[in-house]
Amino acid sequence: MSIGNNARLLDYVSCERLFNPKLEEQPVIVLSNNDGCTIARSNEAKKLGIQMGVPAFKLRQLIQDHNIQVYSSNYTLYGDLSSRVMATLDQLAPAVEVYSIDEAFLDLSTLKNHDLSAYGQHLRSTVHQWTGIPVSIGIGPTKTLAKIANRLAKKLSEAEGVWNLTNCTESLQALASIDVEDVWGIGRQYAKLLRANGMSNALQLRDADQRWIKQKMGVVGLRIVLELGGMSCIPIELCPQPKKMTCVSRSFGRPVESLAELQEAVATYASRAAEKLRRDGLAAWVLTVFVNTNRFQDEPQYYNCSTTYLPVATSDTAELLGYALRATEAIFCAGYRYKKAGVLLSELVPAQVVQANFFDERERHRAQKLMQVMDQINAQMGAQTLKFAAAGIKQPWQVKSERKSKRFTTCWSELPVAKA
DNA sequence: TCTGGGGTCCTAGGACCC
DNA sequence: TCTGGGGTCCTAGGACCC
Repeated sequence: MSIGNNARLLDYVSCERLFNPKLEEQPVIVLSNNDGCTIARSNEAKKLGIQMGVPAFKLRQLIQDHNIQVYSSNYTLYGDLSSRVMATLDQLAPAVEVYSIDEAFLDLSTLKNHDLSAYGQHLRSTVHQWTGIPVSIGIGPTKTLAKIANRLAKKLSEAEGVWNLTNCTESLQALASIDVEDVWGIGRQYAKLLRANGMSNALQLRDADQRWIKQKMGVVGLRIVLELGGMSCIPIELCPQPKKMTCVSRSFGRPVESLAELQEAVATYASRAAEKLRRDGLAAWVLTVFVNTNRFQDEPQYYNCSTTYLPVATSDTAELLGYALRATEAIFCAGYRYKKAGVLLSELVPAQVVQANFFDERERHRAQKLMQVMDQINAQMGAQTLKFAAAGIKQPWQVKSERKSKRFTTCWSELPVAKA
């Protein structure tokens, strides 16, 4: 039996509170990029009825009335705290799959004879002591059940925070208490289908007719049902799979109408995408640029993309920039108010195995060295210290991020100050 | 005025092969 | 009545995740 132990490692509000204790017991929300939607809420904010994903502008009155503390998302901070928590788990647990910035699965199958609930408590208190981050832990015989246990754990009081679903008799009740759309893998469409067919909670889904599920929801649906029944179908993956594509895209802080500004933005995203490739030791064969207007506005709409197959797979910013700028020009259409653009790099391969094209005349070795130096400087002096002029200086289209906390743990000039 | 960003997996259908 | 059978590769689109 493999025991998945799913930990919701940090929520963004906890990260903000860690460096700003005044936020304890206050309603706090964290907004998505561009200060768009709500992506994290403190319990106090939930009690005020704030839903996940609600656009911030719809909350203005509520924010004012209840003095809700609002933060722009600070991924530099959250990412750093996340890696501290993951490092702690690595020391304490037999095997860890880092599932996302805020979740991990632990393989506890080697601890069969232990008291798993007590082990969970030990994990929790150690992580809290070492990193200051409160985590909730769900334990179950499959990943899907561990996720459900985690959801139940989150509702517990601060003092508890661990839910163990390995005991069969209790789990019936627990499963019946979980809405079907809250099961991992059941999104809006499947939830609608299931509810229309009389299945509204996790227990009913577990006991569904498997042939019907397979027919309507494919093998993905069948796996969910089996996992709910305790049969593990989604293994723990200890080595991260190599990425197949990488994408950098952003909504603009304000509409963009000129080709020059659009190209600045695309150049910025292409540079960032190239950095990601180099960080992962990858190179791309294919580059796609896309642009679109604001679908929420009642105005002329436009979407287009342009895909370039590169002569040789590359992670060289200068080279990718050239193709990206040309692609942008090709799809730019005057007279529209652009809201978003993005750069997608695909057909990724390990950089070392890239073979040069016989007719290729670029000086790849020199370009590589230049990129190394650039990455080093930006790592030491801060992102975008050194960048290509094509990315622009003032960047008036930049995303909004008006209420961001400081980079307390990753930037010397923004360290928290202790008062005597 | 104001509505996120970055991913993966699966399936169906078409083209093509012997 | 009955229209070959089996395979691969590619793509677009759908669904989901955090």
